[in-house]
Amino acid sequence: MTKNTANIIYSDVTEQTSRFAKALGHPVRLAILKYLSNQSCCFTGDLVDVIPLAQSTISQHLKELKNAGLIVGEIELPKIKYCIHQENWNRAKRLFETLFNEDFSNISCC
Amino acid sequence: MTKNTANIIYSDVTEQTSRFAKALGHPVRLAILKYLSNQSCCFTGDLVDVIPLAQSTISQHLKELKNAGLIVGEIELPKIKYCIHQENWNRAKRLFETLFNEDFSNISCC
DNA sequence: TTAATAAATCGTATAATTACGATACAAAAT
DNA sequence: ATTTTGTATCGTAATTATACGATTTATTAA
Repeated sequence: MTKNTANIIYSDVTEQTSRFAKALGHPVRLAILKYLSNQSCCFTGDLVDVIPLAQSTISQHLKELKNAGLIVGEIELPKIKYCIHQENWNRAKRLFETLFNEDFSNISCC
Repeated sequence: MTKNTANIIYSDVTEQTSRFAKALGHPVRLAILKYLSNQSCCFTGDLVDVIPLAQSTISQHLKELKNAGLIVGEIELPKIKYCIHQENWNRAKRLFETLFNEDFSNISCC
């Protein structure tokens, strides 16, 4: 029953969905996105006041959201303005819609 | 600028959304859910044939999906039948709808 | 020029995740 | 009674994530 770690290839949809989901998989990052959505953009400085974590930790979470493509940082010195990445956000929205519309409600055995 | 690790309290919605997102944040788990959705329920045995990972690894992923509440395992000896947890799946669906309907498209600065 | 501010990055510690093989266990088949 | 089958769990290794304080960098304000 030995199975290789074989670099499994997933569909782009699966890859991308899981990448987004992973980025959304931490309450601090959801809080950041929520905060961003309530501002018409915001600065990381604000986040440090709002979220009781070290600045470096928040910066790290911002980086992950950036890497996942969910936010972008525009330099607007002396601050960096973080915004939702509209296009990718909409993409994520569609991907999750697709995921949840694989309607499971017709499953009979449960 | 010292911040405590202070056990931050998040809203139930944030907690629950991040928990679901985390569970969805791995391609294998998405593949499992997809496979489950295409059967009218399935057995872990099938999954081992379909996904090139060790049985123990798949079992571990099933456990995480179970812990997140996204699937349930019904004993139907000699196998265990895994199914989507309808109620929680719908809950997840609603939570992600809520998340993505915090409409960010009115943000002007990006 | 110097100090202050915003943010990133570095180094590090700890914890969680992912994967494996081996083992255990319960029920079914032989 | 023994073997087979499906599944979980254990032990372990490697990787990734989370968090911190300290440092660095760039720019603005004094």
